[in-house]
Amino acid sequence: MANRGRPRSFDRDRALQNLKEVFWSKGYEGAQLNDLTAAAGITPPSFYAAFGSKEAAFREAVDLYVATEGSGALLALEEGATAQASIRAMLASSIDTALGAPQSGGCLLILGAINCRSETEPLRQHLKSIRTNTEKRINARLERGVAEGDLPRTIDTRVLANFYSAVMQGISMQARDGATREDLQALVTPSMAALS
Amino acid sequence: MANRGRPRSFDRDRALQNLKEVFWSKGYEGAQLNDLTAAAGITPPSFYAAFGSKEAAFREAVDLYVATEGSGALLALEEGATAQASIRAMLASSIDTALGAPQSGGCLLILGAINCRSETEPLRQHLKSIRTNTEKRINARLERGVAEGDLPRTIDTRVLANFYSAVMQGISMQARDGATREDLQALVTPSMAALS
DNA sequence: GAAATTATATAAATCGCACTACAGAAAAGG
DNA sequence: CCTTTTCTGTAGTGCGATTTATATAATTTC
Repeated sequence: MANRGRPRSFDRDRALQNLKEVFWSKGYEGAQLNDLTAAAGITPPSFYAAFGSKEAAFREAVDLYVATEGSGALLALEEGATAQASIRAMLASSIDTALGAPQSGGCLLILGAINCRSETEPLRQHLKSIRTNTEKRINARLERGVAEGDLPRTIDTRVLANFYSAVMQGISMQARDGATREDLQALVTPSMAALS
Repeated sequence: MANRGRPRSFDRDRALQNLKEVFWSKGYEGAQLNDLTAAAGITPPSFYAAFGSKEAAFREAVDLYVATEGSGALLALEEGATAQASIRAMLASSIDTALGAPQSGGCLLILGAINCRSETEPLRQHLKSIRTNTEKRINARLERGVAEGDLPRTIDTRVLANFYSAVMQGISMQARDGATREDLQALVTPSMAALS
């Protein structure tokens, strides 16, 4: 019952990678089916047979992004010896990701759906929940830093997690506006002042 | 030769204000003509007779925004006694504006056109040039602060102007995600750490 | 008052875009 | 081989959104 019927003539995984790149550089609504099918090298019927709909394809692309590019910043968070080092590494990773975008820079999870039509609102909420989760991870790392003595007990970890979340959003916006690596890296030092 | 023909049955200035609010809360592409004509209380032909096209209406709405809501942050920049006070006032004003958005929060100049179709790219560039100008104003204020002894000569005003620009973009993104006034105001203190 | 000019309303044209019949092709199962 | 199943390519369909004919109404100018 497994391999019945005509086999698919393209590599679905590679096609999904290409879809992810298009969504990443243009956002959900900015990516039109022409762009998607052209990037994947397939025709519309093949697209729909393989991915169901534009929205379903976007969700899959987001999952893939979270598992690849998106994981860098979170991994960096866990690796630093101190909370400060972890946050710094997270920002560095975030900059790498933002500059690694195919054409226009920035993070798919931040820029993928911002000013969308009402019918796209569920996708926006989905991305928002992922961002909220990231913020919780930052908060947890800061709390650990307090527990381990890296940071004073007087700080408000919630606020600072929110702050670094905002900084990463700012980084994405600037990357989308064409900022260079030097431009973005220069933002790290002033951002870290909040933890000193 | 002035007032020939049937007079307009609505107040163009007030209609433009309403258009501005729709563009502000939904962005250029998120705002559809239905929303615009409904908000202005006019029919499509009247809209086109008065404003020319959706794009032209957006540009006028942006001009109006720059002259009203958008001017607050820049005015605040000039009023502080020290550079630090000016930046703090700018952020406070920016938060006020972001929360003053009709429905979903944030700044029209930051959120109005981000992930747009290629045909909307000129509008995105237009907003970007306004943002660049804001950044120059911030830089000028910081340079003045250095000249007046508020800030040490060792700082890089360009980088810090870029940083506060990114912070304001982050504030807009968080406002769009539903942040409260307390949430946004809490971001000011960590942001100001870069100038201490 | 008649002519010229400009706005309004209804209604539709135009057009881009997500999505899909339909017929043909390539495999597995019998 | 014949049937069944699933994919592919061409060529559209349908829908929504921006934009415009066309006729009519309200003013100014002569």
